[in-house]
Amino acid sequence: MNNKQELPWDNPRFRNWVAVARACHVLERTLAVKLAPLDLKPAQLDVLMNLYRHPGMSQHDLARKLLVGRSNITMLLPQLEARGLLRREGDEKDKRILRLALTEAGEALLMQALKVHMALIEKAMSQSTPEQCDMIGEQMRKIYDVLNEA
Amino acid sequence: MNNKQELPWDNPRFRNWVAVARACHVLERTLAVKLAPLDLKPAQLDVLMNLYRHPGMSQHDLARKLLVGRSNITMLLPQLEARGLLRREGDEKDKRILRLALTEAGEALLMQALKVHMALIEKAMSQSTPEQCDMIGEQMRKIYDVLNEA
DNA sequence: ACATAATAGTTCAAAGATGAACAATAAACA
DNA sequence: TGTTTATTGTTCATCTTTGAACTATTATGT
Repeated sequence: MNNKQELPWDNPRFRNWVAVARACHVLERTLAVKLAPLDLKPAQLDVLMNLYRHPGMSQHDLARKLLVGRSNITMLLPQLEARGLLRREGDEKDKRILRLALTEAGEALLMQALKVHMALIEKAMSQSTPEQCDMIGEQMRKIYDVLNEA
Repeated sequence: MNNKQELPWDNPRFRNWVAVARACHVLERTLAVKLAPLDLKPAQLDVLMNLYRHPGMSQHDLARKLLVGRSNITMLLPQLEARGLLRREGDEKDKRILRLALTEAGEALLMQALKVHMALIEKAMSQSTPEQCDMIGEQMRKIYDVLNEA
């Protein structure tokens, strides 16, 4: 009998997940480099993307979407607001809430950044067939759900 | 004709990659919580894992494996060394290089942490068939290669 | 051999992220 | 209504991560 537990590296699930994490990491780093000319960081792009898709969302909602603390949002937004990329307006009914929305400039910059992001993802995912790609997305959404509930 | 570019959210590759990134993010956060009782952070676990698999590697090699800067390693190692989890010994032939290796205590703690890590990955990946899981790993390794060369 | 390049690791200042404590506001409920 | 509890956003101290500049050492090229 073995007095050592089975090593994770012998486990396909482990090895394959490590590959996922590494791919994510390297894509994020590459994105940071490619976004530098726009003076935008990945975290800031995430903000702009979410505000484009969900205009009027609160900082709390944004933090939850980005899987990040509220204080992080508080630190992140003033930079973007000062650059005129987004607006923060107090909610009429609930004075605690600040409603967020992109400005024209913010939307314009987002479109530029999305070209960069899109090109990078195309480059990365172009090696998978559409079926493989969809399957990957499907599995990943399951993982997200399972880890976020329990 | 459209005066707007095709929106990335209409593109399956984009949406599916976003799912990958989100799954990675939430798994990393969950791992951080589960490792807390061992007083270990994900980044530190990465160090221990790499030293276990590649004993004698240099700090430079470790930084490249982890996709982080060399200075990050310099800041990270003394904590682990002070806890008696690893050793740093100067290379005989090349006096610039420090060779890294786990101690017994480091290996013991790694084994505990791996149980936690493994359980989390099992939970996440258990929803995929072995074939799906292998395919995901395969595609992710391709992505890593493509982004790291060019 | 000698000058120049490259490499390994460190230092340091700046930027980012985190969580606990806090103020203002709203909701729940007695 | 009045009191308690929850929620939103901010502040602040702390920890991480990063990249540029630096030292020491080795490699390269003439």
